[in-house]
Amino acid sequence: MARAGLNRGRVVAQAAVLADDIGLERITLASVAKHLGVRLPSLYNHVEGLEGLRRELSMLALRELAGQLGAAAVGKAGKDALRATADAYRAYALRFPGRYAATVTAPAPADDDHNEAAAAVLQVVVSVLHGYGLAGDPVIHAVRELRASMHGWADLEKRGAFGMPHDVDVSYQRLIDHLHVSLTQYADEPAPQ
Amino acid sequence: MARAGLNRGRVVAQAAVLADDIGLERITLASVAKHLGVRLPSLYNHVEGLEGLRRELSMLALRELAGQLGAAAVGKAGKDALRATADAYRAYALRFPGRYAATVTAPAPADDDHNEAAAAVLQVVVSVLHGYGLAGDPVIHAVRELRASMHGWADLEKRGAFGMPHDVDVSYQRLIDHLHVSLTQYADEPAPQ
DNA sequence: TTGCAAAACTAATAGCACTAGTTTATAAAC
DNA sequence: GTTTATAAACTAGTGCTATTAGTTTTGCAA
Repeated sequence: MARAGLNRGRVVAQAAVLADDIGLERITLASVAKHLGVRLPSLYNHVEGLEGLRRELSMLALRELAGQLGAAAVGKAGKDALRATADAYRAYALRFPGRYAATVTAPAPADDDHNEAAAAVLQVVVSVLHGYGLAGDPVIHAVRELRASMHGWADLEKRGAFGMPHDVDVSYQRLIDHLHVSLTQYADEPAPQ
Repeated sequence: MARAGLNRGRVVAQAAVLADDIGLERITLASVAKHLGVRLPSLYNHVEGLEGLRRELSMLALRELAGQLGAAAVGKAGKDALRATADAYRAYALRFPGRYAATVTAPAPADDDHNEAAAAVLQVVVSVLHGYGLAGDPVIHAVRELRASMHGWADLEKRGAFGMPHDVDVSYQRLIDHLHVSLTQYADEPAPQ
């Protein structure tokens, strides 16, 4: 048989397309192989089984997401930066639902590459918070609040959990406005007992 | 063979225990049957395959969650009600991670029973918002903001996405405090253009 | 006591992940 | 140009899963 010219990147890229199409949890090695015109066991030359493919896909998506967020935030500060990154985050989740789902799986503690990819996303958010004058402990709390709000929104909207679709943009804008208010208050307010 | 005395409730209850134990996406009809001391095909007398079991599990969890939230909110109003329901929501997700995951799958539009179970949860949240004097359109936006924040937090914490565990309670308290501020502002503020 | 419906079963099919072992193509070394 | 080593593909086979079809058994009601 002629070689298919496969490599890890092509396998993961095909898996990403498929994940966005049919859902992250439904990708199988069999379907990826079929789309690549190759037999299933051939994939084991490039990824470490289904679990390895999922890990690779998670890293791909985290890097893509970090790139999108960084590009959106560059040259902006304060509320502008917040809105730009939040919009980019939501847009990525909606346009690439399978990849986005892959970004949420927590890396294994000892998996340096995976953790590095996750940290790249975090770094953009931290930069936005620095624009609010936040540093030290409040950054930790603020990051968690931001992540929770943005992820919760993205996950629910992606799943079609918001009944009427027409006002969703307005709702999201309000959420971001409220996050902006919260962030401006973080520096001043004392920690709750 | 003596009859196992199975019924839909026992099958779904076993699936719930298993989902909390090994994760919602990892439950199989085979493992449920094994724990019930029965052969796999016997389950088809009580649930409509794996998909049917997942649906039943989602309804069970939604009803449980609605009960927990309702019990937490009863007799309270305003910030007290918000904090009580938010704490109950978080506690349910952490104590029953598999069931909680099942609550998030959106019901099929034509699935009346499933939609009714989901509406019961929504109803508690709406009641809390009434305590803030919210009605009409702002309720829609506020519900979405609340759900996104609470679900995002629960989902991330459940996945172990928050690095250092010791300050998580404080972070959550701040998130709720900020939601309280947002909700009190909802009635006054005009919709963003 | 008899008969029926529900609840369990066995058997069989098809799809999946994964492993072992084999062939083949490519590219480097001679 | 030939040889050789390596990597990339393959076939074959195992064990798990969901699902369906058809069969036996049980318990209750007539």
